[in-house]
Amino acid sequence: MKIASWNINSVRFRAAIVEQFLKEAAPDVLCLQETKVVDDDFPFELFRSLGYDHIIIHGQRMHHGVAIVARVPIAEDDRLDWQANAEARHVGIRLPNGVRLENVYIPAGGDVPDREVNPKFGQKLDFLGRMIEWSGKLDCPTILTGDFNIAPLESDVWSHKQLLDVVSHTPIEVETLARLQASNDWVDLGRHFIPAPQRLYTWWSYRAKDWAASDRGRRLDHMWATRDVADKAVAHQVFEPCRSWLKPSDHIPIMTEFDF
Amino acid sequence: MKIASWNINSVRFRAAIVEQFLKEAAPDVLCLQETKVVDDDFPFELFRSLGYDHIIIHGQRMHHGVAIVARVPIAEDDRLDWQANAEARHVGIRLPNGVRLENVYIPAGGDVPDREVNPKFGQKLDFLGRMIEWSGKLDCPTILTGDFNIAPLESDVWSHKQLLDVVSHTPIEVETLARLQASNDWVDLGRHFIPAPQRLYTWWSYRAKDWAASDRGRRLDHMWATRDVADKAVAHQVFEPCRSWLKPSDHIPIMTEFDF
DNA sequence: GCGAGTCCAG
DNA sequence: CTGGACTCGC
Repeated sequence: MKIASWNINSVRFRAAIVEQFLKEAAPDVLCLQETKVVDDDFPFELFRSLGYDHIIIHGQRMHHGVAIVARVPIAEDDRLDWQANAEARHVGIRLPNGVRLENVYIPAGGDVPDREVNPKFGQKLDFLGRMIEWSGKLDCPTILTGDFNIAPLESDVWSHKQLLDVVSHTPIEVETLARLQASNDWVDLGRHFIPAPQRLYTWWSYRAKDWAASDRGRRLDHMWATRDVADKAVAHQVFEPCRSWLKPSDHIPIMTEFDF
Repeated sequence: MKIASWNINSVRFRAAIVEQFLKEAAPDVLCLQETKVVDDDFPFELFRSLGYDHIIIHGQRMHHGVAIVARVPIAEDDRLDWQANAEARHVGIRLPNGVRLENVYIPAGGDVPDREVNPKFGQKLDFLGRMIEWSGKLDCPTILTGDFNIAPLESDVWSHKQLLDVVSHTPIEVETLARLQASNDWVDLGRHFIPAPQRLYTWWSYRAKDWAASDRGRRLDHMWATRDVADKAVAHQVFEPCRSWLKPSDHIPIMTEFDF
């Protein structure tokens, strides 16, 4: 079974590249973040016409929004609102074999890495805190994936030094993410298959004139698994060419293949 | 010589259909209204690449804006601001044979046809008043064309009765336009070639589900000429198919062929 | 409805 | 730089 994750930055605006990705990579399950669409307007037909008949969505009006589409039966498990602020940042399902799949869109955290002057940064750290509590109590085989908006390792960013004070790579975020990882002994599948210090990015800003030439990337998207599930992982890849497709998302998809 | 006029509703957004029209109709001169672009951002290359090397523009930041593009040499004559409000609603040139060509975009006039409650309606009537003064003093062969935003005749609208109180077909506008026409004995070339009561429209609202099926059109675009020039007119046509092209303007082009 | 502006978030 | 919401004018 192949499980993918992609911050799509508006699922309606990305019909063409989603279709191309599903045809080329053929994941069994795709977790989407930043769908930016209310449930009523979700492009169900797009996915059904490609064989992804099982669709679990958690959308909202303008920002955020997550979804899971699958060509295998999936059962909705929960849609958590850890901060009780009605932001659609999580949806969880159960795969046919009983493994849980948790799709999450962690807040970006604004510009200034200071919770005093920038409440969004505080919200991000608080969100991680709530996730840590939740994660510590999980007690079954689980995959946790999505846009975490944190690039923890030096080789997860184009310049460790220049990004130390940039939200997504600050020490406090990296520490907090480490606590989340430790809370359930999560295996970072990206780095399991492509170990540091190899370059591994999943996001490049729209603002760069030529994203590939400057290559100022960051690894913001992740797929983690509990040890029992990680033992079944046989391959992991990131789809860098998607960043060059017409009307691209600023994120690329990631995908892990499991032997189940 | 073939002279056309078209309210293009954003010249930048219409590159494809402008190109198609210029190739199919091959006017020598095209007057544009509602270019919606400042002079610096005008798409010069689009027109030059199609052989329209002579470009006279009078643009502004957001609304309005007029332009004349030609494949024959044209000399800028004037850019009038009758109401001294810096709205770009006129540009005049001189054709190679000395005939003047005046391209005008008369204000739409807002929703309510009452100068007390709707200042825009007053502005429209005032604009016409200034044009009447100007027109009366013209003393050489002239073509006056553009989006007049008035459909004067019963057969210029889909329903005379239903539009009597709708801005563009109210008696006060029709009278005022008649005074403009009388001010220099202008010949209405559209009706010269396609006499009333034949149906003749140049505009259909975007709001109709199926513009062609409901056919609630109005003749808002006109080409007038002084009698000496009108005597040289050999054909006039409106290009209704353009309203069905991809990403259409709500107006269609009109074109008169002259024997000079 | 449709374009262009503005603002916000990324 | 990008997408979506909003406001405005036609």
